[in-house]
Amino acid sequence: MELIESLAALKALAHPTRLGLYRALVQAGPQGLPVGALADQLAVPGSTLSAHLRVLRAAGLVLDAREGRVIRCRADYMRMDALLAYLTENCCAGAAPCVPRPACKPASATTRPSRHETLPRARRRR
Amino acid sequence: MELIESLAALKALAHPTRLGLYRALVQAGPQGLPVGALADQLAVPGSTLSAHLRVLRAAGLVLDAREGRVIRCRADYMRMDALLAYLTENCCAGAAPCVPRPACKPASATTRPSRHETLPRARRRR
DNA sequence: CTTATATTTCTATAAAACTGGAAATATGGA
DNA sequence: TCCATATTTCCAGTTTTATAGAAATATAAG
Repeated sequence: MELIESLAALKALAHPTRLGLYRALVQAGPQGLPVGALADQLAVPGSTLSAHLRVLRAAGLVLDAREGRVIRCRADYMRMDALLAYLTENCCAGAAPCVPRPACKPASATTRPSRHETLPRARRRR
Repeated sequence: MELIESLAALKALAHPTRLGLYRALVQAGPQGLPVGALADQLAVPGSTLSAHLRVLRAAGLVLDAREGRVIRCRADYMRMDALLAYLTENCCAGAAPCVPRPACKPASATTRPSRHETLPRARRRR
């Protein structure tokens, strides 16, 4: 990923509502969520939500497809990986300690549709 | 890292000059660069540069220490790692393919930057 | 004490981003 | 066709952020 694209991705994520949207989609997994579900979850007016989604889409972080009347969005994991790679590129002037980070893949190949998508499950942080 | 801090870091990086500054520091390695060197490299007026550095410092991405007349800045790698961790937290709904990413450590594990961080600044006014 | 260098703060202006109501578009169904 | 739902676009007012000159501060050196 190059400078322009990385900047677009960073700008897209640098807003509380959009970061919330993106994270909701990341946690929803490969099947994503409809716009309406995002509106419910984030409690933001339709036009505002749409504007934010547009930014995320333009940055390539969110993909979507229409399914009848609803539009289903999902996070593009590869794009996030590319951003992470860019941010740490040439880290430490190329010295040893910087390991290329393993990608977070869409789990497309072997994963069936998740049946336990319901609970966001309490998170434990450091 | 929590939401507020992550947002601050993302906002700080979401600007071409600041991203350039940060990357220059990342590539400079643990010894960092003086503000003047950054000014030369990025070709931006002093006051503008200073404003951007302030944002990066407030976000915790850049640390600095005065060395005589110059102020030497360096990237805080651990902060970046924390941001990356936050961005991929619960990725794919916790499914297998998401590996915790290895940290990018400052080349010398024994470097002790120590705590002359942000000291109370006696400000005299005109 | 004075001067030179490095960097920051102050200040005003300019530019960009955010917000949400109203209107428009797309789709499926009666 | 007409209606309801889902989502977007348009628009204008508001808020935030960026920019850079000038002045101020900090340090070192003569």
